[in-house]
Amino acid sequence: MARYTKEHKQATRQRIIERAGQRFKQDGIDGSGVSTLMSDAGLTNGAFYAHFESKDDLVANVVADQLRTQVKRYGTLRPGREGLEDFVREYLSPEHRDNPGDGCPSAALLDEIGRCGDGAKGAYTDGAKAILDELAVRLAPEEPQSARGKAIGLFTMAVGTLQLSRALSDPTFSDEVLEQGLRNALAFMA
Amino acid sequence: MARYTKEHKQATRQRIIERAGQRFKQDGIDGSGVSTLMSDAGLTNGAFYAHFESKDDLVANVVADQLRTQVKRYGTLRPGREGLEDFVREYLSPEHRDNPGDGCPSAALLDEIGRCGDGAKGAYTDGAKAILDELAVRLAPEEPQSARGKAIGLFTMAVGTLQLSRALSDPTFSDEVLEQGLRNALAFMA
DNA sequence: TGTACATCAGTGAACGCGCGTTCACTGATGTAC
DNA sequence: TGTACATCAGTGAACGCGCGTTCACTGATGTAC
Repeated sequence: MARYTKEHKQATRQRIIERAGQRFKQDGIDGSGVSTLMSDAGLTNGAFYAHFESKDDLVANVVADQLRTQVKRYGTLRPGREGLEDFVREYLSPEHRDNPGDGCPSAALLDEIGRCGDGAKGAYTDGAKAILDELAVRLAPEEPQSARGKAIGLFTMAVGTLQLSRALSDPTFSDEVLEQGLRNALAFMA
Repeated sequence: MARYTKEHKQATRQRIIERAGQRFKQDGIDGSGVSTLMSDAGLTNGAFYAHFESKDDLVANVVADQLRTQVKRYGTLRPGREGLEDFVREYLSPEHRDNPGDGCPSAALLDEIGRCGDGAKGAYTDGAKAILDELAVRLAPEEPQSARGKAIGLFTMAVGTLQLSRALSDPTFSDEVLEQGLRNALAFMA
């Protein structure tokens, strides 16, 4: 046995993945260099390839981790539709809009993921399935199958609304989009 | 008067802007280099700075041009709500999903625009206002003011649906999202 | 009509820089004896 | 108990490459005389 325990390297890897998630959501995937990502994790660039095969490999792992985190978040909410309403209110808030690094990976990265390779898209696909299942169960616990369409509508509207609010340079307009988007989402859920 | 007419340089500039729009929507803004953009327009890299101050300057012009084109498209539709329905069907189609270069700039670039500078975001803001106005008039010609919220909902849901369908590596799942998204959008309009 | 000159859109090589990736090395530790 | 050795996470300099940007130059044209 050498200096480090098995857990140590795993923990470092996980730290890289989590910090990279924040950085990607803030500056984009293309906009975040490996050296920056490593120094975010308190390391130097050279150590990167002891943890990942390539940047693409990291991206796939980050996407999987980010969506897993999103799904876990649902577990901490009030049960059923009320919890979902709480979540939507938080989601379509100025705080979320103004802090993409700590926010939803779909809102921050969805179109960039669409241009990624199979690794990242595969990871996103699995995560999206889990999220939509969770939404469907909460929208209609008795028949989640038929609520799937509604889950897709709620998800896409929420993601689109947050993205739009972030792209607007006029704060009043951005706030209006967020407020109207929230009204739309709550009405759509009902 | 020199070799070239005034129109010649303007036409070249416009060609650069339009080709760059396609390229950006396909490969992302960060993913498209100035040399590539210029050779797309049939020119060499050096000529770029005779037309634009910087890449940021080009980006702002491309965003403005792309949204202007989107607004013009509405003018070619059947009048009123029917035209809008035609548009939504075309928008949420596999053809649009599979050809981002010729498609909606919001679906391809919205989260990247959110990370751009004031120039691009300002151009996007103006364009988004015009699009939402157009949508609101078509949704409720008699009182577009109150239809603004619905316009925001329809727009964000359509953009989010197309983005989601592009990020999924599973074709069946992607088709399902598109079909359900279309049903959602048509129901939301009603 | 013919020639010298001014114009200017476009060329293509070069700038410094940061990218993703590689690699020889370090140094703290556990193990062997 | 003390010392030589093996392990391996992490270091930091270097690789070739493409980025955004600059600049001296070209060459086709219209103008002046």
